[in-house]
Amino acid sequence: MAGVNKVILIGNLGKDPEVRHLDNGAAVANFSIATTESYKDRNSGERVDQTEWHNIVLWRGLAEVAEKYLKKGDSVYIEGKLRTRSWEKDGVTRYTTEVVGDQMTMLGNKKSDGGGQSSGYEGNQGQSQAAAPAASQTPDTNSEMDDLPF
Amino acid sequence: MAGVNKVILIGNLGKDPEVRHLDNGAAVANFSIATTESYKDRNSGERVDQTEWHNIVLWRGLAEVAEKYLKKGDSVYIEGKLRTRSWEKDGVTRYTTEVVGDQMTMLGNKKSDGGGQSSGYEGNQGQSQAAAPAASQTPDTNSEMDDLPF
Amino acid sequence: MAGVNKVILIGNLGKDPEVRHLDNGAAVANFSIATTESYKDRNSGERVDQTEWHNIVLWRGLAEVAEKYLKKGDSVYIEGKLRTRSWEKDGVTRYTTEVVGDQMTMLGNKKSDGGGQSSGYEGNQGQSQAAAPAASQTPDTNSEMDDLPF
Amino acid sequence: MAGVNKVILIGNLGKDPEVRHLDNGAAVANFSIATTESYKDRNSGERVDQTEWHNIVLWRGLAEVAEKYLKKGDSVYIEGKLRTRSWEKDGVTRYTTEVVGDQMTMLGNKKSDGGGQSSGYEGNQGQSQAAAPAASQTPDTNSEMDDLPF
DNA sequence: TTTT
DNA sequence: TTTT
Repeated sequence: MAGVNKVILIGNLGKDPEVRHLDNGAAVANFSIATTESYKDRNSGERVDQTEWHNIVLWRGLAEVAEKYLKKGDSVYIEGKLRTRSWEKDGVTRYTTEVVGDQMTMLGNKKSDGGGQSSGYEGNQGQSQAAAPAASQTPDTNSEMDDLPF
Repeated sequence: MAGVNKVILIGNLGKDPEVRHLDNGAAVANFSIATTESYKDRNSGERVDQTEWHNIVLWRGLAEVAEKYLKKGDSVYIEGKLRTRSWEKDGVTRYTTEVVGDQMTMLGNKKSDGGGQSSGYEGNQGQSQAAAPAASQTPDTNSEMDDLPF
Repeated sequence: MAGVNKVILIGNLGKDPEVRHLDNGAAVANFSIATTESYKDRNSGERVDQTEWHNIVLWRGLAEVAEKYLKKGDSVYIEGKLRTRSWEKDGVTRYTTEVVGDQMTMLGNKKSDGGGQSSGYEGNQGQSQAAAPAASQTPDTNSEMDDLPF
Repeated sequence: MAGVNKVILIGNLGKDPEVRHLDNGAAVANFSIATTESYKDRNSGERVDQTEWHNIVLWRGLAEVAEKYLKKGDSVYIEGKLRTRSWEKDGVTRYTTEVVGDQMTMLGNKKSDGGGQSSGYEGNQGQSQAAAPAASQTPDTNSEMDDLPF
């Protein structure tokens, strides 16, 4: 069935990434980023900031890059897809929607002396290999993912 | 401040849209669309379809277009932003992530004799007005949204 | 370093794709698609259609899919990147900007009895393999591209 | 008919923007941004950077923001659409493809003390008004565009 | 929980 | 013409 499921975000990390390493060696990073939208309230005329939080999941190479280079407050570009998971708690089914990233570009942080893209990293774009081997999520580096649930 | 929150989906409606009309006249449409991703399982080598469901919210003109023209099974392009709402039920806080659409293009349905883009509709693109007045979500048609929560 | 170069198009083919097969076996497809934007002229109040043509280039598996399944008039979703080539003609340097596609989803044609996504094909999305082997542009199927200029 | 024409770029300005002010008061900014893709050459195994240049056009409020805040070397997020113009020179028809931006987010520059999003600006997102009046390109602020060719 |  |  023809389908497109794409998310593009630029936001700031609320905390440092949490990275787990699975038994098979695969790394998984979880963190949240905030995107803020500014608009003028139609009644008061005052400026309002509305912040949205997004749960990001990165696998393997991208998770390792996040572990090494991303920290609280950093600005990052994430491209990926939406995935909603369900889980039970106290007999109640709950749902969590996450963005599973397949591209990432670091956009710098406010404390660095150089700022901007000085700490830039970019995941695989299109059909090319990223320079950092660990950063690729293309199939040929994913032999370890066989027993992952997706 | 710097933030981007963008979602791009092409999928099929699971049911007809549910459209409510608020007291102030604004229409709100809710429906889900499925995006299906096909991949070959790395162990079995078999083809697997993974379907993801997305909750779509449309306001005003786009909601009215959805009410008139979209129905179960139709294929549609939706562009919008992620928004996570929280709500209480049985003393438990739950979260729902939705895609608030600001662009829509109908891509046809499999039963029409014409199919494809014959029933095409397109929301406002860039700075232009859509031909159908009801389909615009640009600010100048939104004076009725003053008391909406966003 | 930090860079993003992404194009997302939904449009109709102006002609059947032209597909060449290089000596090394790689296929290359070229075709144009039209995207039409409707807006109301601010002076006359009349509806105006503005059509934009985009030069699409597909390589290898996607080119073969295009050769087999795409034809004049078909609607297609293309995701890719911008690339501007320069070439000489009569001593004048000319430039052509193309969209090099890495994802494609067929959206049907208006003449098919089924229309819509019945003829759907989807390139590789994220880290998964497309079902049709020929349709993948992931690195592990690209050993033949070694002597291509990108 | 149904069409989508969307470009998303993150890159660095090659020079300061050139901004013209039309007789009717509308501002137009032109500048180029570079996006660089890194990949490992399949033969030599060496890392290669491929840079692509994109011609950006901004109108009205976004042009004024560019004039005030963007300069050579800055990193910027641009969202817009592709437009190809033709023009005559020495009896030869030439074509130029540009990205007409409708969203912009400044991502900082390497020399700022704060870097990152300190100089952040964001155009209108979705249906909200940007806080800076000059930054909006929504129709209700575009009465001056009546005699522009698009 | 971030950022401006 | 930028950036890392």
